[in-house]
Amino acid sequence: MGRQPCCDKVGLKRGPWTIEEDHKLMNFILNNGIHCWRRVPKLAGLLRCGKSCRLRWINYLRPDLKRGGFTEMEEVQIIQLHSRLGYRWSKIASHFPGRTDNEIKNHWNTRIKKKFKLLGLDPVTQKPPIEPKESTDEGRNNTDYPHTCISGGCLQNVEIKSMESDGSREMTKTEGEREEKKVTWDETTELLNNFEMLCSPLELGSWVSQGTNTSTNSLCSSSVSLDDESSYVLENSLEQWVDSMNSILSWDGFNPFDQDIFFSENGE
DNA sequence: AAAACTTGCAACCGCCAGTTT
DNA sequence: GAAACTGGCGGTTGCAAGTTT
Repeated sequence: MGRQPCCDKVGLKRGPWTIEEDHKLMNFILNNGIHCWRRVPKLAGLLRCGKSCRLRWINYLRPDLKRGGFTEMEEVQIIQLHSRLGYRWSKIASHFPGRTDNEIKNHWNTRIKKKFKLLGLDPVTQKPPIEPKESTDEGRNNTDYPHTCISGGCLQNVEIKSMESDGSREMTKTEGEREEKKVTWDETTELLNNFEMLCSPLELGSWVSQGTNTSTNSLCSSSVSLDDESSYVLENSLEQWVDSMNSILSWDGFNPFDQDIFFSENGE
């Protein structure tokens, strides 16, 4: 009945991947492609579970990964998409060729969220956190953040439960409910305008430093379409990958990828 | 120079929807 | 139709590297 389990976790290796493991996994996938993750570790000679192999491939080894930090434009797009899609990182990542959902999620949690916090904004609602009436100390209400009183009611109709509520799973469920309440394009653009206005005077590094002509105009032009750079990355991803991997994975005894092998056998 | 603290990211965990038997 | 499995997703964690004290 049913199928065999993905893996019994007995005797499987965990933790950071070694160069040798990367080597094995890449060689296997390059030569055989991906048909069934459950069988990959066994066939590739790895003491990992299929899930782990899949994750390693998707987040680190796959050819079309775009390495390096996020550009300002990408960051603005992430915020914009997050306001529309919520915490559906894979959906957000699908708008960024070469970026993984994990990468975007990490970037959100470590950078963007922090920036919102610095501005005294709730990362989820992008509005000042609503505090109980009793807590008059600091006087944190909307009037203290004139720029964030988004006129026209941006996010006004969006009932979003506070991120601070403990129980991440509960939060996940509210995401599903939230997704029906979409923020309109104009609202999002307005939100970004306000956000930039807040960022500029605070001199938060180079973030959103391109001025108002950056986000508003370019973002309105199309719905998060690929910019020239992204298209270029997509087209040349394989070549770039080969180059980048050559430099990254330069361990002894490992022959850098033969491009012919990859392009011919992987069918990409 | 060393300890304490912070940050960033890779990897794991558990859940879920869809698929297979 | 039910049970079991797979692949994928999002949240969380552990740890190395960097920074501050």
